[in-house]
Amino acid sequence: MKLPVSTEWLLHSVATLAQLEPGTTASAAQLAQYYDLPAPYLAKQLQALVRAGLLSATTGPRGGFRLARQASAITFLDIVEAVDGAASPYECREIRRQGRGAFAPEECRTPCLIATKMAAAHEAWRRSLAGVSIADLLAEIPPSAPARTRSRLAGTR
Amino acid sequence: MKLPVSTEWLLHSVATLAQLEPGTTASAAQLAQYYDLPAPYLAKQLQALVRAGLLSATTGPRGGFRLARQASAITFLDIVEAVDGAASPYECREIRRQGRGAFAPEECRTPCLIATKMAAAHEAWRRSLAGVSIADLLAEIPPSAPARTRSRLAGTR
DNA sequence: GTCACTCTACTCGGATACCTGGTGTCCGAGTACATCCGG
DNA sequence: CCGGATGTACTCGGACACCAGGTATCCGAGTAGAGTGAC
Repeated sequence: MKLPVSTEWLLHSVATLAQLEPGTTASAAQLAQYYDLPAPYLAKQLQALVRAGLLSATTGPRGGFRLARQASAITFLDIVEAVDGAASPYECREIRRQGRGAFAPEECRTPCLIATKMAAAHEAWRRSLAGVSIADLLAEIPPSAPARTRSRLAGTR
Repeated sequence: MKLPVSTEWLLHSVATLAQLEPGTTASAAQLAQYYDLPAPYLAKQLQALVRAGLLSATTGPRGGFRLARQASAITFLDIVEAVDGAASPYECREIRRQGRGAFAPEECRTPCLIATKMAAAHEAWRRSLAGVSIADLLAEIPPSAPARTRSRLAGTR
């Protein structure tokens, strides 16, 4: 069970974008240099966040990415599920209905107990991630950080 | 983020083994036929549970697998981490220290905030799984089920 | 009848190929800005 | 000096190879039990 490495990149990138002044953008190349990441692949993954409606992208000079909604309305769960999908890591294939020990259809009215327990754990995980927004994250960093971030981002432009 | 398919097999297999009468065993071939699974691969995965100390295996005729400890002392988390490892799905590679926006070592005294949030979610997931034992699972099935399971398992022997 | 030995058949255990999905890269389409020219 | 058209450079967006890890399989080592023969 592994999340893509790009999950870390995107969480940090979104946190960085949230520190921009409203109306400004940062390009994929800027973000890539800021974290020393492969620019093309980062760009590809940022597109996933655009498709999910978390970011909006503008092309052309001075273009780039910016948050599509307020930082308080973007949770960790939104980002993780945008890049990795919302499927549960545990997939019940109903093996209880197969083989010599197969249960009859009428015995499977209630969902598989094991799948239920695994789903509960996944839900606990999702709830924990949904409880943290990007705004919550920014509230925990020093007040001087955003200015520094903007300054270092602009270095390349 | 996907758990191996064999996770489902092993959870069901352990639940099945827990329904055996004390002192008896079930072979990998029996379990494979019981659920219509590829026997060699199931055997390989059962070994992972043996290495983790959850099952004990005996070779030779009438050999097979049995629980290495009481069903109440085997949790879902034990099984999942035995087959998939205990590592968190989110791996912090400290990208905050790289690139143009790199933080100095003395600024990284506190752990990465993002990694902290992700670790909390993983801990919530682990706690949920650790709260369910195989004994808890068996307490929710009909009292007649174990006899039926033993009967159908023995069919091949 | 009892004991020891042998033999068999069955079990686990680890080493070996295959294939899906994340990783990494590239080039093309589109657009906002700056420039240049004419009025 | 001002307006418009043009060109340019920069941006995102999607399509194409590469490689690790789970999936699937096989054969070999070891052992418990049954059978057999001698005493």
